[in-house]
Amino acid sequence: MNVYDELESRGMIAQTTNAERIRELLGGKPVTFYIGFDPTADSLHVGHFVQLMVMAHMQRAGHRPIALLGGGTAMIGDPTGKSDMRKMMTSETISYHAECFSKQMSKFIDFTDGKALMVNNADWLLNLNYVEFLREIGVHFSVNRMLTAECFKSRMETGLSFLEFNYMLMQSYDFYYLNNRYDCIMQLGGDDQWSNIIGGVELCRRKAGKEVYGMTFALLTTSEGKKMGKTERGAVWLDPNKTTPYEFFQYWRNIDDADVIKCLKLLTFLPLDEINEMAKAEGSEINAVKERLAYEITLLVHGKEQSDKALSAARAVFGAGKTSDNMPTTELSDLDFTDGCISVIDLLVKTALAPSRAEARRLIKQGGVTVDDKKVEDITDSLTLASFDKGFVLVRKGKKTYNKVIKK
RNA sequence: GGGGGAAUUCCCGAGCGGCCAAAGGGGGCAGACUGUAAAUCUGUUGUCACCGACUUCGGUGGUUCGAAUCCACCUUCCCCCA
Repeated sequence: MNVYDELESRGMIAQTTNAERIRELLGGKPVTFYIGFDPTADSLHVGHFVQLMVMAHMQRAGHRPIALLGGGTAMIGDPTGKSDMRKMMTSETISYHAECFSKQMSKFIDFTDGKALMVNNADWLLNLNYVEFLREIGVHFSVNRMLTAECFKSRMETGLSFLEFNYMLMQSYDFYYLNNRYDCIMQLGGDDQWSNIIGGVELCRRKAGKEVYGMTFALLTTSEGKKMGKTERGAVWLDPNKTTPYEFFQYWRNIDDADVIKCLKLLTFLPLDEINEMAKAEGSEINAVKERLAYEITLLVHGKEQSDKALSAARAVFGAGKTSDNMPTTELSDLDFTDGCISVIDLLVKTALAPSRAEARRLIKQGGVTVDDKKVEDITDSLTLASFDKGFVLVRKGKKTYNKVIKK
């Protein structure tokens, strides 16, 4: 099956410069394409995951991906979708981030034997000569056109610095450069990148007279159009040290009903037939589908062992049993006890279930705290050492947050 | 360069010199209802030794018995003119 059709039927494709031609190309000889990632943090997050899936699908179909790390463009900052200018990052941070990205990507894309390339645009952007660049590249861009581009619209009110205004030129130049150097003829990316991609496509046509292509993919948004992968504590990261496999699993397990099927299509390799079958689930049956989704994604990102663990931990907590080895655990020492007791408030703070004692008090008052399955009724309640005789005490906040406390 | 305006608790956004820990909304958290979902309703949302005390309203000083509210300077941002 043509990858184009595969991507299309999974609902991944958002826009293309020339659907027919692209489909034709992807059905033929290996094509070299690229996707850019700006290293703005020390880990990729789920928002990047769709792009990784696209790369993987394409590679499986025999095409050659170039993962472009935006070490150079990150120095500028993409204004797309940002209401404010980003903090400027030092080049040291950027290159550290780029390194983190590259490690994570290697888990999804096969970079051996030139089956995929990883490049960093810092290599060719940082040493550009300003006047020369303006004369060579800048001439091909119309400010009038750029100002009408979607990606700048949100900034027309709040202001857009000249620095960021240049982002589009940088990205366009990347495409031009990769086209010359690696015969890269296609740029893919999130749908928010459409304007930037078009910029590159046009640059290649005007400057080199070459026909190149662009294609964007559905952004990971909820049925209400909000960005997915954001939680109170920030993004959902692919780095297990930033978002534990269990948290990662739970994120998908708790996803909105309306988004499950879309996520299965976008974020797993499960065959469409199977997904369509699952789409028939109704009511509480959907829970099984969510569990599958969570399992599959965690499997891709963290591997089988971690995914199995997360699954069994989740089942243990929400099912019959009560504990699991994968539950967040806190160790107490004698110092935490006064006269052989520790108050529930202290316990909540100690386990980080509550950020402050005031918050802990509030939780108890509102009936949101359970210790060993018994609701804590009084804010002055405390536990004695004897409570730990069976090895641990299970503290629960609300319905879903647990912490296993053991006494050293 | 000239003129004008703004900076408030996670975000947006009110805030007569005392009654302001600071309206309202969003978001978060908890409770009820459920399917570890959504919607809805309720409560809560600075900290602590929590009937009381303490620290907050861009920064630094000042006026005052008393300041988020007045003054000065500084920083940042926005708007208009050039």
